Amino acid sequence: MPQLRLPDATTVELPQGEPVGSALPAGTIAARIDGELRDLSFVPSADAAVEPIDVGTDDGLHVLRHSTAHVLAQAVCRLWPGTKLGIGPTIADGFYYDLAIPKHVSADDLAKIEATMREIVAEDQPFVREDVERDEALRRLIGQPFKTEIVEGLGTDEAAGDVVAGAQTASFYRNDGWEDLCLGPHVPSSGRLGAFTLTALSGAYWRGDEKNPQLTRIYGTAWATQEDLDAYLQRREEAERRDHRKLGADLDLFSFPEEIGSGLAVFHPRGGLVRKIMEDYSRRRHEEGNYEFVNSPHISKRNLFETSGHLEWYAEGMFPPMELDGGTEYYLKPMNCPFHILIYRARTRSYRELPLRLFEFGGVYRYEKSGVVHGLTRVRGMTQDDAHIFTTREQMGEELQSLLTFTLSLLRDYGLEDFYLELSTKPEEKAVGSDDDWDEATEALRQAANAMDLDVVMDIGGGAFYGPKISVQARDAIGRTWQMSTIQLDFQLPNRFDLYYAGADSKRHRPIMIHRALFGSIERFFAVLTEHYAGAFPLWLAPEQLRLLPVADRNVEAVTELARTARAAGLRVELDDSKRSVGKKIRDAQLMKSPYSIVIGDRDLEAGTFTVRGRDGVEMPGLTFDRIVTALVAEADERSLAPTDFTVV
RNA sequence: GCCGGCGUGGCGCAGUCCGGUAGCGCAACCGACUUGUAAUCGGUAGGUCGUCGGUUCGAAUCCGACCGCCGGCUCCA
Repeated sequence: MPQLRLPDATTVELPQGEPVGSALPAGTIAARIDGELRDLSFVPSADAAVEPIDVGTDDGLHVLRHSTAHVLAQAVCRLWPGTKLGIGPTIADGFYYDLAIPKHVSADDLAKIEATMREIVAEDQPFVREDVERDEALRRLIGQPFKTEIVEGLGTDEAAGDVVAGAQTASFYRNDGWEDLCLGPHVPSSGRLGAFTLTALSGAYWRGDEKNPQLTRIYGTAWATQEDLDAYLQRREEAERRDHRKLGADLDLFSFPEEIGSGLAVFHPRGGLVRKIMEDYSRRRHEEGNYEFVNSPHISKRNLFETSGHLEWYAEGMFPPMELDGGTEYYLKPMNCPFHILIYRARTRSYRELPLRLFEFGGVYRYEKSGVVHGLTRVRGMTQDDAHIFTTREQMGEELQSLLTFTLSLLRDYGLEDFYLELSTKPEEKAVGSDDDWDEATEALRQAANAMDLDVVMDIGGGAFYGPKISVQARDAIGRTWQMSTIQLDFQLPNRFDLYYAGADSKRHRPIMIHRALFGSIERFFAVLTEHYAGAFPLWLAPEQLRLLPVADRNVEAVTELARTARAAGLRVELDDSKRSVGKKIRDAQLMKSPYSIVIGDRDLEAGTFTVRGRDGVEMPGLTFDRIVTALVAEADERSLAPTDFTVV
């Protein structure tokens, strides 16, 4: 069993395996001390319980990636002396380092940088840690403006990057004459990095502020073993294969004609059909949930958005106004809430009507900055499945809980199964309303969230200006998380619009408003489902459910009759009567991800039984057409996620 | 908006570095074949090379601006 000598000469036995710090050539090792991740060179006494970090754990990977980031920065400095260092933290699957490089670095340079990194790995340079006082740190950092700024923030709340708030000393890591301000910990030497590769290059503002200079950010990924790295790269390929923008074109679902403008989509017949099915089912569920259906226009006079506060807070996110002859300004609506509020206010409301739930597939327009539009997930024109619920304070808690239950039930019907909740609290600067209101609203949301038996994570300061919110996060088929529904509690807009209802005491009371969108936007939800299913929509959502492929021209008439039968049963059927080979027709059906296809020739028509081919390529012979139709109708009606198994039907 | 990359028929690409007036595959259309579970063969048509301007005898190619797309940053009511 390997042993480790601590600075005070105590000997610690190490566990089996190959932890990051299983050897200690130069006094630094990543270790967990009494549960906290630290450097062994700082162990104050032998009393502390020491547990070396294993690269198989999150902490171990963190250490590994951070050390790889250091080697990256060292390599860039070696290639281009005069490089100024920013920060180099770890991220979900790897790391990055922000650098001001005295050369225009392009993607071609990544290979060169990586080669230099491998040189440094081969040199197996020990990482040596040193703690110094603030003045000494500043002296060492002459010529490094960004690191200097970090040290100047020592001991203040402004601490950033590699420095902990409140610290009075700075730590450096040195190897082979190159050193960097860094909190650590690190692997013992540069030869102990795992499998890594550089992945991307981009610009990033110093400290994330667009007023600051922009640095070059180099991204990489690092893993304990080559197998892990390969698996990660494969996951990335899989995500690329599922990209809804590619599938949208390949499957003829939607497009973004340049003539219309950035972030403005058109849905083609097949995409439009999927969308219609999504909407129809949502409508049905909302009807059952006692929502009232309303409609509102896409534009409004300026005054409405002044009252609502949107112009005050989000003018830069709205399309510029259209000015009419009389000087009146009209805006495209960025939200539906003010319209629903006016519907509420159209007459005096009684407590007997509450909760009043107003629902609309509302088209909204937001002027997203040019660099942020992205496929269907971030657009400038979208349709929200938006509802505003007006309740009394007393009803609020119960309504929130049943709303969350409704939300999760609906999302599950679309095939999403793995959720957690995020609770967003009052934003520090952009907020209206009293602290008491915020506290009460946040508490009501917290209670509803906690009743759901799901993980709840806090998002401090992430709420809207008028109230806190819960968002439902869903994990898709390959484990990525997407923000789906948002539920926002609002005490402010009822005040701004002077809403009230007549209570049982025949006095006026102020209602509470709940804003909620379950899909978020239909466009975005469409994108998420497309990626979740990799374009292979379950039968109930598929634009085409069954494709019939006649073998020869003389079969077309009989197959047309079969198609009529299947359509009469409610199935969406395509008939490929093109004059192409059977192999080609099958290939086409497969590429369009048609759930089921049937090749139909003389043999089948004479026998009266058919072979169904699933989009997974599995064939199921000897079935009557009636049986196939009945099974598919059942699969679609159940919104089944699993394809029909004809052997057990 | 910022940094970097990119824009050639519906789609995927070559040609751009070293200016000399566009080429391939798939798709489409026409014809032959009448086909049995992932691509039959032959032919035809389709592009003012994102847009505008500049340099030049001559621009897809060089320069500038704008539009759009991609990867990030910032933002996301």
